[in-house]
Amino acid sequence: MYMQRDVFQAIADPTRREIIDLLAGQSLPVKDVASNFEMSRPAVSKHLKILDECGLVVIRKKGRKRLYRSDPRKLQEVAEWTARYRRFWSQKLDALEAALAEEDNQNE
Amino acid sequence: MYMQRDVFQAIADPTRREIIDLLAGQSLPVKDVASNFEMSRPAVSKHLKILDECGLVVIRKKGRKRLYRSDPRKLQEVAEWTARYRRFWSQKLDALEAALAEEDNQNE
DNA sequence: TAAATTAGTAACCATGCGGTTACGTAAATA
DNA sequence: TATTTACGTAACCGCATGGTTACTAATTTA
Repeated sequence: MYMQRDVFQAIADPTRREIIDLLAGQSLPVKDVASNFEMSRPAVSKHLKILDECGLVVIRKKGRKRLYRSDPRKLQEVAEWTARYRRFWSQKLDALEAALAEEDNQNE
Repeated sequence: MYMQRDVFQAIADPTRREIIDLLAGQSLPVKDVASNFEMSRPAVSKHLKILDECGLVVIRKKGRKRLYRSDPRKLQEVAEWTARYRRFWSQKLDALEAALAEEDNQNE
């Protein structure tokens, strides 16, 4: 894992999105996170490391345990990017098709 | 490119996000899309293919040109997922830190 | 009709990704 | 103190990813 990650890449993996969902509202040690998935604990550990590098989780040491919890604030970047296109699904009139029809009329 | 793609994966690549931005509000042939990036036309063609497979662009044939345009409606899925965490950045009181402090008080 | 333009795709390549097992270490427990 | 538990990480592996160049086909233009 050498690449510089951003939040968009972090949430591209469905397992990591599930982890974020799982750890929203509760702190869990790695072992308990891993028990929710059909993969080895080290695999989950790697996903948690990526989420940590992106600032999407917070960690608190508790004895030999590491308590992970979601910190979804960085998701704001994603939310803001998608929000720019909100009108495309929130408008009653289908904006895209209307625009395309307009282009066709202009024989673009 | 054999994998089944979802929207989250499609927007993980920064070039593809730029293409979506570029093609929002205007239709462009592949050549003109490619001229906006420092990579070959076939590379851009591949990105466009992925975006098409995810339904994030629409294509209209116009002679030997293919006019691409963004269809951002599928981004709603992403917007809805992030919206579940909106309170983490929209609240004045930092919800996460408050929750963590509460946990610590309980000596969890 | 011949040449140029536009675009898709095949073949290839280096690197990244997501998983595994094996191992080391720190902390808790018997 | 010896053992067990929790965790991180190194090493490895197969496949995906994202780029390239070379080629082909379709359409437009000279």
